[in-house]
Amino acid sequence: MALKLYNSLTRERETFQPLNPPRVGVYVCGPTVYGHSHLGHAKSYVSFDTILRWLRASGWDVNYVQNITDVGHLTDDADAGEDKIIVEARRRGLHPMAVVESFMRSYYEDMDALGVLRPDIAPRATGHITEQIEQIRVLIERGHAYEVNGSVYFDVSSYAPYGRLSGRTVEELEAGARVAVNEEKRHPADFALWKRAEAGHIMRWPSPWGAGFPGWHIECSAMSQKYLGETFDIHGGGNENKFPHHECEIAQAECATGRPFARVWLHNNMCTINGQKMGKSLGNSVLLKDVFHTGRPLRDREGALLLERAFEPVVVRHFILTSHYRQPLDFSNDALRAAESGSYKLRDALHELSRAVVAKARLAPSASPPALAPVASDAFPPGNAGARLAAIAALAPSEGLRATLERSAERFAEAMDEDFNTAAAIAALFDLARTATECVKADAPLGDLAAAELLMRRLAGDVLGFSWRAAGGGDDGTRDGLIQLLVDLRNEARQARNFALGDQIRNRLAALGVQLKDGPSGTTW
RNA sequence: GGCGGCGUACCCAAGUGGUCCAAGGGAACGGUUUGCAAAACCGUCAUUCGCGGGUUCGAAUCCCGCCGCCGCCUCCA
Repeated sequence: MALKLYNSLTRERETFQPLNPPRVGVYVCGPTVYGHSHLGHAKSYVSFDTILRWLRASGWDVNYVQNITDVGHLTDDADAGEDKIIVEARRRGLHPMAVVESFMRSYYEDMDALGVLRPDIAPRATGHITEQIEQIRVLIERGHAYEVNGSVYFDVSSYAPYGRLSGRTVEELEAGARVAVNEEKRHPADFALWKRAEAGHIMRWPSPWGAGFPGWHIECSAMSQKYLGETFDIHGGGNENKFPHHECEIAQAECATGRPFARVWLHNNMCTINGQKMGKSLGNSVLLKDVFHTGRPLRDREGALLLERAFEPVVVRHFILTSHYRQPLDFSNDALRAAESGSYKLRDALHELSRAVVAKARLAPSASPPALAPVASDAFPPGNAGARLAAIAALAPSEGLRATLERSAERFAEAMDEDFNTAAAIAALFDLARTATECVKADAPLGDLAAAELLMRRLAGDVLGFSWRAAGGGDDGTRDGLIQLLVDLRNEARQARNFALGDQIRNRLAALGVQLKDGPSGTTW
């Protein structure tokens, strides 16, 4: 079983084979930090995070680079308009770098909440001006770029494959150009590598062509190659950046080195809300901070309901992963509510399973559960996640359960290996949850429960990145003790048939977010 | 105008030639359990995959036409 992924560059599903196994280099276009992150960022980065997690679960030694764009991203096309960050800085009366700092922190805060793992290297464009200047210099030297009045443009005619990724030709671009042609450019499709800084432009650096700032595309070419090499395995990004951003990246990088750039391109699709494109200008942009924390209904400019209340980050993550990363995804209040129910079903199943394991282990402290023996990850060659997951399933002592767990692990791995089919993987996870609940109900032996728990945590937690706010029984001993006290009092009241008091305790705990469940073996929450 | 994609049950959403007369979740309904709930469990819920043709022994899956929706082509994850 090997990973197959859809390569946007070849438009085919290919078997993944790293350039220098077991090492895998991945670059994903990061955000331009001029505002808080919205649902679109969540879709993109949750998708790529899950892809990263799966590569790692497969045993690859992944080096993950994701940039922070903090200069050069203009409000219009690549060669006109203002820098987005400068615009925001002026609006807030701050230095551009202060804007960058605050939104960068905001971005990581939201991503952390979503369970998106931080990149191994998070290079900032402003920290790599030298590298960008150097690459531009090489491009001029090799005849792929030209300088005009202190700005440098890439000569599109010098790179024949330009347009391959996005399926366009230079002629088409010219014909369909809606942008006013910049007089400095030789060809309308040429794009800026370096822009002359006009007087008063705050973000400026010295260069061989005078004071200026880098174009938006050059940072990704320069930084990805700096940290991953001239040719590397995977480049990811949003669909909307195929053209011009990624097309330009390829042109710059390949012309500068004369060697192939990224071997595989992964593009995730965009999201809509209530069936409409989401955008600042449309007034229906939903910020993640609003989703996670809003205490009141969120409406768009016209007053239509976007969200009736807050949803915790894991619910957003769950919803995103129930569809495929290359499919568009439509957010809506109803969809999130449905995802929430489903997500909590998984959470509760895992929670019950963990409790059962703890309870069993307490009863038989001497019996060391075989399932807790770790599975050595270096026992498998890289590139086969299925074998690793199956090994966890194989820890179950009972033959019947072992077979069931192995089937779940296999289904999950097959799904993920098919171009990261998280929707099908989640389906397998739901089946595993059902198995887990059955084990708990059937009072299965400790080893079985522990194996099921280990597998479920691996799939739900490590691979899919689900982490619930109140998951795993809580680590706050005082809080749990107090709740248990109330539960005991309530059960005494119930035994005395004082249901009014019992219900009152239950209702007031529910109001505090603690839901009691009366089962045959006692009350849980 | 050019490029790309989508249309699967009440809703979300997998599946891209046979093992699919179609996963999984949500909602709904019936049942078990319960003091009542909640949760859990069992069952029901697309003879059908936008529409019409065609290819094939066989199609949701391939081809043609039509209808509808969306994205990109200017910044956007």
